[in-house]
Amino acid sequence: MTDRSPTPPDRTGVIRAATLDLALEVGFNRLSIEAVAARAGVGKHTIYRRWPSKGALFMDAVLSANPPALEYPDTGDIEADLRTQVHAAIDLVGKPPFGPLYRALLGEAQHDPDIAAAVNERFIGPQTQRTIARLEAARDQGQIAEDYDLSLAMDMWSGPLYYRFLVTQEPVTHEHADRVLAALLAGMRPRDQR
Amino acid sequence: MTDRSPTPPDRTGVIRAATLDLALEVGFNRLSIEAVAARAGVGKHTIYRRWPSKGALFMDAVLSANPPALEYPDTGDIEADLRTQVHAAIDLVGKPPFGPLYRALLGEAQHDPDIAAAVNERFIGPQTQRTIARLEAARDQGQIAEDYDLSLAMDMWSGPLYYRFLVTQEPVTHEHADRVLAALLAGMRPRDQR
DNA sequence: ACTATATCGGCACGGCACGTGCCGTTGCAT
DNA sequence: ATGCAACGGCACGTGCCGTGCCGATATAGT
Repeated sequence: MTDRSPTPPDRTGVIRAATLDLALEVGFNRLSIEAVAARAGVGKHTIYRRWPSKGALFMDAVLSANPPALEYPDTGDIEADLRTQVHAAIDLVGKPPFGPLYRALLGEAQHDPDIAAAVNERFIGPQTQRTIARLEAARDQGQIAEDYDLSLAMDMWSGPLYYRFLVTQEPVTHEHADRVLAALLAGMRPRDQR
Repeated sequence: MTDRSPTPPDRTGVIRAATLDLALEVGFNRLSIEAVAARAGVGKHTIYRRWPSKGALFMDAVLSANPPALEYPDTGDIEADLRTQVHAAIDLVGKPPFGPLYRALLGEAQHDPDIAAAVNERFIGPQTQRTIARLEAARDQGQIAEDYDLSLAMDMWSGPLYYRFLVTQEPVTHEHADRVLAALLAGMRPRDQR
């Protein structure tokens, strides 16, 4: 058995940390692999051996940053639970360090399909599944109409928030999310509850 | 009268065209001002004199491309009119040449606040105003509840489509937009019509 | 008609980051 | 003890950056 030593000098982690440091300091556009190598105290090969490009390195660094998981509570009240979760998400994404990093990551995803795919696989997809699972529970409890398409609901719930974040770049506030949520749920309840 | 010659060599236009050509060929990341200058048959100074950066040049080139204006008809049926307009928008943005250019532009807007501001001022803002104007007309005709916040409606209408376009990068189809529209309007109608 | 001024294409420059070699070293696995 | 893979450091050629200078051209003012 090739038992790996318990504390291998974790170059990968050091490089990821240096990448995020520098990205926050100078922005993605001015981020260079040379500077990352210097900051991390590492040869360039050690970076190129692990990631094929600056974009891939940055994507991996951001997605490995392990922000607090955006889980949903289940108190039995779908509106309250979605609100609780989205407030946490807004607090995370709306300010440094994660906010600007995540914005830059989604920006780069527009230029590189591989990055877009990775972001969806590693972050958006799991988050979508959690959301839909919570919506399904609400539907089973009769808080959402039986025939409502939950993947459509997902688009209509996340969409307006990302629209503000990425397109108009107005601040995404708790209040804004609350208003979107109220309007959305108004159209989702079973007919006899409207 | 400073009568300009009948055919002034329109460097600005030539440079914009070369920029879009090259951007479609190699993508924004590999676009270089040197290549644009060569393609346009122009000195680099002539570009730097007009635009401060590659991003600014690209932004201006895309936004000056004058796609067919995405106007709203007013047949008196808000759902039909929004559908007509969004189908045209989807056909425009969903495929080359405008689709990839617009995606790259919004990507770059995540790295450069100036570009984000310009996109909003020159494209998103006017489009928002047209949409809200059409929604106001519908509200005046009693098709939308009096107290519905139309700027919220704007976020909830554009958001899910941009979410697909920029985040999940699933294809934005007419059918998807139709379903969003139907769900959205279900929550917007005056109460006695629900 | 003559001249001043602005803009132009072309060329060259120093600087930076790219991505890839090579070299000598380190440290784990046999 | 030996083999081997990964390492840090260094150097290289390449591409593009943004700027300066040149001579040519065309317009505007006198």
